[in-house]
Amino acid sequence: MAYDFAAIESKWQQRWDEQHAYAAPNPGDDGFDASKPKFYCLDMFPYPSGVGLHVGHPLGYIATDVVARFERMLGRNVLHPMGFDAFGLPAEQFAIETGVHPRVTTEQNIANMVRQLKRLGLGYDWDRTVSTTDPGYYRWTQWVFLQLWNSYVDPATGKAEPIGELVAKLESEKYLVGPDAELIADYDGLDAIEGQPIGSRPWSDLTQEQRHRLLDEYRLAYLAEVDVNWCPALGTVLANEEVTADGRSERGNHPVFKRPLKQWMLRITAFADRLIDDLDLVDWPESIKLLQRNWIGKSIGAEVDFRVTIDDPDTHATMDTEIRVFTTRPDTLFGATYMVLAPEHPLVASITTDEQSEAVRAYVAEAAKKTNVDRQQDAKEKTGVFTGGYAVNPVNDQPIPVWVADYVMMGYGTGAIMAVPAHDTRDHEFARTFDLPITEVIKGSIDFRDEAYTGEGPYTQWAQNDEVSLVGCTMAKAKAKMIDWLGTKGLGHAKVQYKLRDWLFSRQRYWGEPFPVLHELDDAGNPTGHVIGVPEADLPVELPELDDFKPEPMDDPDAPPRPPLGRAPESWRIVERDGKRYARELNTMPQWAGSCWYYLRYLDPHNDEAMVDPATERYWMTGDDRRSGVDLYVGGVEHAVLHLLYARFWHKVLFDLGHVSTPEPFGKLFNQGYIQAYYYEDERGVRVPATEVTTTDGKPAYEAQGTKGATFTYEGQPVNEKYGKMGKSLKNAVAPDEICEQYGADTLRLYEMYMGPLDQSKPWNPQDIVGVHRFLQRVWRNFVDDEADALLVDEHAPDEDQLRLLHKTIKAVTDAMGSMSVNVAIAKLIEMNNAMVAMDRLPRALAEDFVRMLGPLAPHLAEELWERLGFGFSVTVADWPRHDERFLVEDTIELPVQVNGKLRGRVVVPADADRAAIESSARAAAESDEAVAAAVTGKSIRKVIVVPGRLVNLVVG
RNA sequence: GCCGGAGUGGCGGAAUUGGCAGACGCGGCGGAUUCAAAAUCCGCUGGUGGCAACACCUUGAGGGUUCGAGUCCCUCCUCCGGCACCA
Repeated sequence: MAYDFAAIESKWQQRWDEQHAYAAPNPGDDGFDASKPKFYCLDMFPYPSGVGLHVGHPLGYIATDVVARFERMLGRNVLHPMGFDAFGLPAEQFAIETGVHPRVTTEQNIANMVRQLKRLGLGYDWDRTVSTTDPGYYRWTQWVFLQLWNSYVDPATGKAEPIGELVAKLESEKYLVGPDAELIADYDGLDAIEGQPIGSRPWSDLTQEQRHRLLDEYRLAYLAEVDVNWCPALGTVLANEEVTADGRSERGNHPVFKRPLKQWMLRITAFADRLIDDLDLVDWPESIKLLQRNWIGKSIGAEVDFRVTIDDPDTHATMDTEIRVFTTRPDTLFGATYMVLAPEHPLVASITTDEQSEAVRAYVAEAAKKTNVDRQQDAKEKTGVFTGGYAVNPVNDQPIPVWVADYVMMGYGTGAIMAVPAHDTRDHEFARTFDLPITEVIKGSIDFRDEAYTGEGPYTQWAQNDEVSLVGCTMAKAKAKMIDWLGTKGLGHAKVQYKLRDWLFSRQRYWGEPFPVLHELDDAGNPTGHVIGVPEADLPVELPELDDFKPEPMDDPDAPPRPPLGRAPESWRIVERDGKRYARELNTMPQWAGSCWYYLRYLDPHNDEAMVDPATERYWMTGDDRRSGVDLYVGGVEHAVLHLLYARFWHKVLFDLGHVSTPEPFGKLFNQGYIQAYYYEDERGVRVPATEVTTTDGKPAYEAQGTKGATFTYEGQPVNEKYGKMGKSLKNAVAPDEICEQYGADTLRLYEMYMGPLDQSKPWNPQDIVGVHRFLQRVWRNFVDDEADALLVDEHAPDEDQLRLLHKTIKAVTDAMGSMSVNVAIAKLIEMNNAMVAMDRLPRALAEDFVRMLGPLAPHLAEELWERLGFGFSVTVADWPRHDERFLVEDTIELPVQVNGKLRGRVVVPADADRAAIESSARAAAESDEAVAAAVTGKSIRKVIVVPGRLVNLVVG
């Protein structure tokens, strides 16, 4: 019997299952050891898709499994759970394809994935698994939603508080209500009549209806009529994050249109600053932090009002109004020579003169027809039309023309800009296209007539008026000076602007969490516009059973959405409460809802009383000597601005409300790379199954993949080789089951870890798998005499060299594992094993520690050898070996001797030799060593560089 | 266009952060074993020149700093990812 991986692996997988080997007790549970520090190791949980896993999926899972096992052996309480993000489009799509209810297919898919994961020997605590579609789970998703709905962000503290606090502050008149529903706390400095700021009112003056609406203005979850991304083909709206740059749905690649719809929104923008600032608290890749910062897109600048004369649309009387713009460059205000309104800007119609009205109307209509896609594609050429109207530049009283152009977006800032062609590239392009004046207010290194100068520089004579001058200022100073001046004149003020929008939170889908809210109906059965939350005791609001759960795709982008829950029985849709009738919300939550907080439910998954027990949460999410939150979170970069931003937002709300104890959920984030693979396309560009492609001379494709000049065929036809992320769509997926069948799970694990650095993408190469498989076989043969079924391990003490080998390896492997350089750790173990081949019987000390180190990487083989070494269950709870420095020091070392930086020879010196000793032996070598002597002959040694322990360099000349 | 990241043998990748470039694995070549093959074991394997010892070259290209550069600095090229008229 050789190394029978199939028997060994199923034996140990069964044992781990039966013994709950990876169950992590909570504080207070049996077997909980409070003396150990915690380690919370988390994977981004998968969608249980119907096709199961390919070998790319478990890359991150294997990595966390290795780390989790390593940390456990180092003596930590390790929590390593796994669950399923089963709501949402993929699961529903799969269910639609197969015609089976998503609950059924989801359960099947989960079962299949659990089987696949267990087969890889992944040490998850399966007692803690969750599925977002389980009513026992989404009950708490709905509960978190109610927390959001019942909270607001207090403008004074920037923190979420229960909405009741706001009511209390309004009742006690700590806040008054301003004309735009703003909360006014500071009475001083405001013009006031009889002690009340003008236009503001106390809470007591508001009607019931007004109070209701005011609170809705502040809730973190609110209904609003907003321009949404409507995807008729999917029959649903999408979040900004779910729409690609070219204006199509990320899923399915269907066109997306902007249209106003009343939808649930989450007020993530209230957390924009904290979402930026708190990135400093976490250990994440800088690139991901940057992506989030860019996505939030904070710009500091000013809002400025430009006076303009318009025709009142009702009375046709001429009147003055203002166009408000946002700018990051108030210092260039003197150079504003025209203005631009977005085509959707409300003032466009009234500002347009009669002569221009035809042209403007045509332009606006044209712009409205364009989808995001068109607007993107047309971005290269500037278009626009003059309104005929003029505004007044407030700094120099110059009349400036007002244009309409689609390079200004209604969705950002105020939908209007002041154009400074001398110092803004887009404005410059536009000014050149339409021959508009360009005024240089900063002297740059380039001619302002050719190109906009956006850098720092001296302000020109134009940058001043009678009251304020920017001449001689730095840019920062100039900005501050202008904002100051605008403020005193009542023309503008400092303003912070974000790209981040509030999060569109409803979908016209069946397979999602129902909203725990009710819409009040009047006697005629029409909604009154009032919403109440479902009491916590009545949660969950379960999804009704529907025979037809399909969304309704629509050809007409203007047709109203028809959510599938509208087809639920009236008994579900209509609720009576306190003699009033209410309609349930028919939209469902988006896919991201369940994944925003799942890491908290793992901590206490069976708790019926609370989302998570507070003491349990505190233990796993805080550690006195460790970073707060999850200790290691591993997943793909694709979630950089979706899941990772949403989850941080929810976490902060829960933090403010006192439900969690850390400001950030994920202390350390690691992005694994993708497994890439070659794929093949025929002449029409159609992808063909990669496994069936051969080289032109009939060899398997992988033997020549990536080689220059190689040619490939599929069914006799030539195909082109390409390279991309492994997956179904490229027809280059490899199933882990196949590899487990052929080589075993340990081999697959080891191969994926050995491919290269975890954070890099790298190609799947079937040829390389045999390398690590041979290593495991060699380990087996080193340890076990198959003939005699006996262990080749003796009790004899290891000699000096063997100890040196052992401790050198322990140090190297421990260091490598600690820095997640698993590929290097494996290389060191291979080296040690190769050295052990020469020993005919292994000294026990080496054998034991080798098996310990193998444990996290190849747990099945390690368990088997551990048992044969006579230990009890299991190597997963064995101690990680520690190296002993004494065995690392050598008596003598060989130092390279360089001459002018080139290696010429070597000298052997005592390990503790000092500089002088090393120098003199190097000088001696310059006489005795042929190569060194040859290099220095005829020259004199000018200088000797000695780096003790590393090398010596003779500088000659 | 802007912002990130990366370029090391035929391939995947090492290199204690400025100190022996190419660890380890794959592939290739040669040998042992075998009737033969698989498996296994041993040896060689960056390039060029040379019978050879050896010499020279070599970390995308070019320049610089340094006794010494894959590593630091400047310029450029290529690939990958993100954002994209964000005022």
